[in-house]
Amino acid sequence: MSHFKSINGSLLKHDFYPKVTAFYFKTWISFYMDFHRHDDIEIMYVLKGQCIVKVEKQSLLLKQGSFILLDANVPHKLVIDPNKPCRMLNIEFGFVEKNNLLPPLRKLINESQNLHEFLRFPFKYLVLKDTNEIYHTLKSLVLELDSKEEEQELMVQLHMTQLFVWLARMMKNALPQNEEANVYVKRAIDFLHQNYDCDIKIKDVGEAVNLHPGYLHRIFKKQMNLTMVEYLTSLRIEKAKMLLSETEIPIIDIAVYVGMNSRQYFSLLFKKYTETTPLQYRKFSQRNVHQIKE
DNA sequence: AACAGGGGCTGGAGTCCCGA
DNA sequence: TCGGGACTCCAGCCCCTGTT
Repeated sequence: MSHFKSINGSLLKHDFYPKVTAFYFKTWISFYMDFHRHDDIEIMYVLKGQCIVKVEKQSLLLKQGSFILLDANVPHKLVIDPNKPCRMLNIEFGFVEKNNLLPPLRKLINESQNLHEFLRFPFKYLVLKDTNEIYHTLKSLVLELDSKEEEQELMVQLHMTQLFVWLARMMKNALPQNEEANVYVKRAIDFLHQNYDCDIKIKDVGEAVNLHPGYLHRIFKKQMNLTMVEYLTSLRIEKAKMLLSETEIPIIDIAVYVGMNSRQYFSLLFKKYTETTPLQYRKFSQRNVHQIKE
């Protein structure tokens, strides 16, 4: 196995594939760690609590949902406040040169400008705040690494590829620390898109993004120029329009499909947003489809 | 249609933290 | 120490929704 001293070293010149060398969950309570370095690249992801990672002369505070990507051979140490335990997911990986199931990183960059820029970007460490994509990918990765399934190696390569794409996207969209509010708003939007069919309360969204609902409501409106309820309603109306034009589902059921339990209220809002009733919308859109087919 | 209760929205006050 | 930003909490008004 050949590890590289930096993530942006020779990856673009030869055929290399990521290989995970260590992965573990650990709750750090009270302990002492010296500065150290290793040949592997490391991701330290904070699941709960907080910690400080010292890199060179920098002290980097990592809170729940944030993580650090440390390049190989960068001296670092972990500092835990005795009163504030920290649960963390650690993954270490390097790169190997061998025939593999998937194209090498060098070829994948042809498909992604973000990935290309990420692998060329010179950094010793990156601190990023996750919007859940990284955690889901890391969790899938470690569960697969623990499995004994036949396709384990293929799945691990897929998850690692996915991880690199997410990291590349996040680095591109990396926000200054004082704009963390944007991350909360994005999480709230993700939550709305995943739960629009349920009876969502602002309180639920607040709990989902770990923020006081009143404050979340405020920053959401400030950034999006509309309230969470307005956003959710327009999302539901768009879904309803799609179901009306593309399916034969009864209108009363569509109201339930998009999370509105009241048919009357659904029709009222639909007319408010589209200036037509659900029935008229279905007739109009399906007539257009038939005309196109003829 | 009227009504009541629950939840959304908003302004303001207060706390905490950080940097100048 | 002070000011500003981030965040919480609360009160009051308004709208939505289910019931009668």
